[in-house]
Amino acid sequence: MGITERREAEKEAVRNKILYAAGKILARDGYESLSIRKIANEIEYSPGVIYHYFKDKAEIIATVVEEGYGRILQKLREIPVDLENPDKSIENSMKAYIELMLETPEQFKAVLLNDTVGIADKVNMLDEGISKERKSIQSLCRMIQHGIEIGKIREMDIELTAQIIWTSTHGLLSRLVLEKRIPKEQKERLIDHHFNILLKGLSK
Amino acid sequence: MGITERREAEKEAVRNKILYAAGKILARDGYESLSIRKIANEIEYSPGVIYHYFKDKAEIIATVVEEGYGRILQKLREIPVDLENPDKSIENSMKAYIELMLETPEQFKAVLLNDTVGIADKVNMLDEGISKERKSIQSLCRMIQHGIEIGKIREMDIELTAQIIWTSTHGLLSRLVLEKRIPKEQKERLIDHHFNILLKGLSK
DNA sequence: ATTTGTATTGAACAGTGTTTAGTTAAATAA
DNA sequence: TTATTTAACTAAACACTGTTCAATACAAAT
Repeated sequence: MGITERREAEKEAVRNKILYAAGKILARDGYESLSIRKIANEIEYSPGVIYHYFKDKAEIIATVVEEGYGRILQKLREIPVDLENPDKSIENSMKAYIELMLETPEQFKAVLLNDTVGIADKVNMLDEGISKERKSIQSLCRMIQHGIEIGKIREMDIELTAQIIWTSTHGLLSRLVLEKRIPKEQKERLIDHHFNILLKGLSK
Repeated sequence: MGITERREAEKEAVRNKILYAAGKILARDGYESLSIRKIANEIEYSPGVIYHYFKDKAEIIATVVEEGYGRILQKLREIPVDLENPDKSIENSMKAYIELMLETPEQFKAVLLNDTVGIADKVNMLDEGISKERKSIQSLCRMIQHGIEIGKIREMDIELTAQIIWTSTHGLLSRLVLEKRIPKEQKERLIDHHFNILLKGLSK
């Protein structure tokens, strides 16, 4: 069974080459100028071959973004949770999320632009029964829960609250990513004020 | 001078036909499938003629969205302001904004998707010295200011606060527009909880 | 050595935004 | 009135795009 194994590894290798090239182009040239022919050129294959590995362009983007986004959410989960100050933990997590997303803005744009069909379907849907984003939301939920228990956060629907933290922070992030030429100082002021209002909104 | 006047009116008419067709296609077929040739076909002209009236496709989209967005912001400004309850006024305004945007989701997508270069440049930049969005932000600013004066809103940077209200609500809106198949009931719960947290965050 | 199966190619199809040479018609000047 | 200028418009072309598909090359199995 060594032969089919190797062949499968070769196939996997080409698949990864495609994904790597796509990610490279995405970061280098931007979302708008990512094309099948550019990927084919980059990996030195003919354009047609890509369709033996992926259904269509959307699937490639979805996979690339899923992986990159997955890594971000993974890092997010590695941030230590301060049980004494769940409010500060929420702020730290979401600030880290913002910073990680700002490191790969083209990826964030791809998340935003892709109709949420290809991507959010992949990101939100089950991965080992539960998606990575859901895991992050759940992590947020635990912080909120704990905050309520120790009386630092007022009683409210936990899941709903986590979603509002998520969406409102995404709104801020959109502005930071899409709107060019905001001075760095102003960006920081926006981020700080966002959490100022948000945490006050959660507090008792 | 009746001749040049008429010719200018004719030119304006064709220009408006292009914009009308673009808006129609945008609403009917969606942002992704809006093309120059489709516009040309709709108005029964050759594709090339469009470039006598607009620099490029982005300018058409920017103009269409600018007008539609302008109408929304206009309606927003017509909403009466309750001086007794500036917090309720903020909520009402932003809720109306959400509802108006959900009426023309493809337009909102175009705002989101267009890199903010073509559009936010147009929307944010001066229109009679000050942009429509800035006017809406200013209207928000006045509510916040009044809220602070009568002691219903805690003291904080007014402009910054208005921007956070705007961005966080935009984040919620993105989710409502892009994410399909959210039950109407869940949408309302999200909206209510968003303003629940936001207004608490503003309060003293 | 021949068959089988699959990875790969390159051309083709239908579409995109944009440019441009050439036509047409109308407004102005002689 | 005739000639000239100006502007609108067309059709074709260019350089792309995603996607499909018949033909091919090539490694593995018989």
